[in-house]
Amino acid sequence: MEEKKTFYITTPIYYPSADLHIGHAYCTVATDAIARYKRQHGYDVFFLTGSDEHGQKIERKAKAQGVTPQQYVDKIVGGFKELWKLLDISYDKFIRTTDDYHVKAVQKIFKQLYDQGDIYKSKYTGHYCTPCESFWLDRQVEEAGGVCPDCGGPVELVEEESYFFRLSKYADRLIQYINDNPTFIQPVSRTNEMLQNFLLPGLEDLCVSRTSFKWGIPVTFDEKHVVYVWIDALSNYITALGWGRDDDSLYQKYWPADVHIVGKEIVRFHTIIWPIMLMALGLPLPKQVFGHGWLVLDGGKMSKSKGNVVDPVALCERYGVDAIRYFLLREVPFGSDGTFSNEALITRINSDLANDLGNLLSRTVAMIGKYFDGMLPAPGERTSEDDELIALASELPGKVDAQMSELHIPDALAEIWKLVGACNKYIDVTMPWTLAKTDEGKERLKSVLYNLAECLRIIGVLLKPFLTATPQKMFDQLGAKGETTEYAAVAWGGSIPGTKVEKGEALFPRIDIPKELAYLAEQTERKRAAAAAAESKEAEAPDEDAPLPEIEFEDFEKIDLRLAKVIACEEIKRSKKLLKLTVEVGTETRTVVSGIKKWYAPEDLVGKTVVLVANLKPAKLCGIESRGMILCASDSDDVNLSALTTLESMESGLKVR
RNA sequence: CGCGGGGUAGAGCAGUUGGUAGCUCGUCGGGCUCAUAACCCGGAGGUCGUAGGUUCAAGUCCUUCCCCCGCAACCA
Repeated sequence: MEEKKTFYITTPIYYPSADLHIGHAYCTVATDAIARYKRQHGYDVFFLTGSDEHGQKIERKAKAQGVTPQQYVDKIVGGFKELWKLLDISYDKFIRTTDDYHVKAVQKIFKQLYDQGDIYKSKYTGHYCTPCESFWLDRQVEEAGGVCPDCGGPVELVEEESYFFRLSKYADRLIQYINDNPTFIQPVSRTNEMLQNFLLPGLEDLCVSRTSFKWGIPVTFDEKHVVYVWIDALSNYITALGWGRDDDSLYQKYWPADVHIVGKEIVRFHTIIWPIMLMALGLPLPKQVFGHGWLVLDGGKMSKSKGNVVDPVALCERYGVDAIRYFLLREVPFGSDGTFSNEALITRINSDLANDLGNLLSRTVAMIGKYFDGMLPAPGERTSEDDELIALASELPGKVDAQMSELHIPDALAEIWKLVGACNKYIDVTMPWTLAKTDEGKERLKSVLYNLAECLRIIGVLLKPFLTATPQKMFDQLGAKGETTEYAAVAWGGSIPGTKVEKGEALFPRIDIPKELAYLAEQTERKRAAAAAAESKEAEAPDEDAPLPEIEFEDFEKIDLRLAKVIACEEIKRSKKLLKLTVEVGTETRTVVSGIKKWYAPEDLVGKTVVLVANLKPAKLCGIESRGMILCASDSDDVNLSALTTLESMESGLKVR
């Protein structure tokens, strides 16, 4: 027997710092549909998903909950698996980066790269923030304005050693690869983005270890260090297949991956860092990285306080798994974003699933029951109407293939729905209820109903990769069994006359939209209220509002606050936030950059007296050296902001104390 | 002038190499009664962001400007 073509497809490994939301579900359902589609077409598919479990954030979350990191991730990852089960995700393997084989393989990779000189140890000075227990690079602190990028507090200068990966060494080869393989990055528009933004300007070497936290894979030859996310997480795609182990048969069989499905936000890592890692290891690169768009929430970003977090579990419970799968697969266009709203969801379910497909099955099956006692009649002579319908049904598999070969899932579904629509129209044109009234008509009716049943069977077969329970429900009502429900029998004429057809429950009950929306609004309100209550109870005040620890007077004395008069001010064109101010401090003139473009036009500030932190270490912002910082009051959302000034007019240069 | 994407009917989107502006939902009207008050047909509704230009002809090519969204950079 001929060996099966293989197909290796992956989702990203998700980070268990919180439960998964609808966006993760979207990505995984899409990947699942492709995997099922390929299996249906005879490929030997390996479908990988998993979880990326290390890092500082997990360490902290676990600490906050008073459990070990392992206990913490075990719990959340359990939730991942439940969700995938609920959504009928047909993954072949679930990798956890805490799995022992993965840990060993990562260590092996790290060592190998180190031994061959692609990873080197380097020292640099950095900054440590004690409250955050975080280590920051020079650049990061500089960007944050000399304070901790996370909490905005002071940082200490420390010396830190770290391992670096020579990305730069392989940049040219990667550019070559991308140019030689125009379909490597999908959609192609992202290719340009990667080249223009990152590859062509030149790559910096990448920091691939950390000493600032422990929850990670230890570097075998230097125990202070743990492997940072890049090598730890990205390598999962080969370690899951057993790369570097005695038995690497899966790796031999499936690598290189046919496609990595990833969100557009991580295309960069998968098309730059990951390929370069593989090059350094001397391994083949994945054939394609597909960056899908996002499911954007209608009413702004999801947040607990708004009560609009979209929980896939709740949706599945209310509308059914296939309805949710269908919506996700149909609503987000290839390569760009789609919108999620309750209304869009319900409308989709009603019009496509209930009205078009469900009702088509219902009326077809009902008529076969009514006019032929539930026995599928044999077709007679074909009319031109029949020919048209049959042609459409016969061409459909090819059309679906054409779309799926480009991973255009929504378009593939749209093709299938064209046949659904054609069937509904066919009923209208042939008027079975009229045919049933005469003997002659009844002969004709046999063909009509057979053709409809046959279309529905084909639709069911083609729908199998996308909807997991619905096709079987259709087959049950149509009486289709065994081989006739397989893809091999997708060609016209597979339905067997004489089959017992039996009406069943509605495939997708129609939803009363106004009622449902009212119900959902109420739910949202309830969640919002609950979140608000929880928030006030927990007193889990945002960092910013939390009172800072007491300081000594001498600490305060370290800050040299001065009045400064703005004598000139201009926008920094290349920045969205920054204004460049020229201020007079007594006899001195200096340049200060401030991120207040959003609130002030340059002319608003000229002539005003503001409060300046005069002895703040200078920092470069957008290439301009800023000497000092203007004090402003603002609320936590930065909706309102006001620069500080004095009640009476005062000379510049005066000390503020 | 950082990179990229986008601005087309009330909403969400298509519009290939320039040649009478389409689809889905909604809306209005009609038809049908097999069906999940579903289905089918038709109408209304767009100066295709703006201002110019090329052309016999531009949503489609070129240029100006204005908005929106990602990414990058940055709220000292």
